[in-house]
Amino acid sequence: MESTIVKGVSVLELLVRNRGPVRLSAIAAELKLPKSGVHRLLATLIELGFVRQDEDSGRYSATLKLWEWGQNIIADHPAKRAAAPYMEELHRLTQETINLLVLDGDEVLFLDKILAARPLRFSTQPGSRALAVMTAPGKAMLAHEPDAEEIIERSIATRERAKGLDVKQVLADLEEVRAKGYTSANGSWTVGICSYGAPIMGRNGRAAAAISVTAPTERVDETKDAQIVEALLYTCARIAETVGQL
Amino acid sequence: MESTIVKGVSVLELLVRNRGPVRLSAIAAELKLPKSGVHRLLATLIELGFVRQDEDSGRYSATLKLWEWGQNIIADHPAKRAAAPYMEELHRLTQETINLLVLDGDEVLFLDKILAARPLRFSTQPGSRALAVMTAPGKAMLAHEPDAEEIIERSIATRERAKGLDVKQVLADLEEVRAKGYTSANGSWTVGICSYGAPIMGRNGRAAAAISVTAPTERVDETKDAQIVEALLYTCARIAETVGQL
DNA sequence: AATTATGTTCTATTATATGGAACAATGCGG
DNA sequence: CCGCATTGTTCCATATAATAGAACATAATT
Repeated sequence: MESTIVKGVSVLELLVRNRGPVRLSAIAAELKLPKSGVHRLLATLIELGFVRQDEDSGRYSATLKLWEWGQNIIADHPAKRAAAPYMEELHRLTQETINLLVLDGDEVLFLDKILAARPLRFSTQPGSRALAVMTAPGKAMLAHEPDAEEIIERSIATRERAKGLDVKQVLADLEEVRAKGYTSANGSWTVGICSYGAPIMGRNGRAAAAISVTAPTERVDETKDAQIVEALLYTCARIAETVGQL
Repeated sequence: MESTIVKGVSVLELLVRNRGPVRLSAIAAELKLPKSGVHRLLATLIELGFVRQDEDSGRYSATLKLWEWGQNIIADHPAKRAAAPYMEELHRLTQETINLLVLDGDEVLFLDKILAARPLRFSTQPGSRALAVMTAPGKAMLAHEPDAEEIIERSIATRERAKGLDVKQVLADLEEVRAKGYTSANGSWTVGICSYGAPIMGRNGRAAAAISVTAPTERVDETKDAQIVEALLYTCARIAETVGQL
């Protein structure tokens, strides 16, 4: 294991997590590394362009270079490329907030979103994560994972936010996904918010990604509910065709 | 200089630049490093979560972790945070494509965009770069840089794309920015595209960022031209107030 | 079946990262 | 105004950790 790289990455991670510039001593203290070592690591990170040192205060912060690299990675992402145009269409049909997510272990990662004209109060940012079992789109993807049950049990056992969940209920939701192609949650994730999730199926029989539609509960009556479900399922099917062709 | 970190980063960079998975031998060949070393580097990058190895083909590719970190960095960016709501307003007023950019050396970096309903054919992606002297918003920022002339001359001398430019003409554009607060270009960057750029001034008398409005030439008559200029200048002034308060 | 290219593991050698201490520069408090 | 403390930076001998070559194994190609 290359320990130098691990240390360099941990310094960078600290700078990324912290909002605003950080002092060298603070970094050394937090990482329990000698000041001289941290200084050397920062010097190479500066030379590589990932870190900048404020001239006046001497404090260090991350540059936008990492963000640039990240944009390259996401631009190539097959699910995102395939989904973008159809997400627009789904947004026009429903006039609500649309999210694109992928499954990563027991979490969902938000890749992209289109905000409703009147946006939700707490909108999740692209790049953020949530527990898969707590979200409709997360369950939509888990429904096609072989080791879903294991993931559910581990989440409930180890994650504070999932403490109150019932394994049987979650498994029933997965069954709903397999039967009807989607699942919905009303207020269980955030109060007053109703959310729908459906998987974008890949060639291997597992979900390549998922789409969610979220709307304020009071804006959703029976007609709108049926409308959203139809549009969502149609959209996911279309995207799945496109993904398959890549 | 920590050579191990440099090598690790260069491996990661190769994976980020390359679209799709890469073979270990290809990496070793391109970077002129021994296979065993590259293998070790990749092993630690995998352990850190930045790289994944395809089970079937054995090839390596970058994960989304770098993108997640980048999202954290950009989310904190003061200019982007301050500009976002006003960019929406500017988009509503003009109905055209809006871009947010910052200056980095002799280049502009695209931070954010709002696409027009009928988008331009070649729209620049957030995270991409262009030569500052070739763009209206780039010149808008250079107009308030102390070493602008030096940057202009170097760009024209060393960059292929800037070969045909005339130093005097560019300096005149900068003067226009300082006098009128904006500059515009009709077809010089991309044929058939008309673009306007204005700086968002920071407290130190230099530009913290710039906003551009781009539209198809045939959609812009004299009335629309005046409309865009007024809305753009108003927007940049409002954003500058907000940035100053951070 | 033979051949080429692949990814992976091992090991001795050396170069390279290490961390303490000494230094300088800035800020803080009496 | 002058210590006192904390900051960032430089230096250097030591030992650790990265190095590169070779040997190996596995898969693809002829």
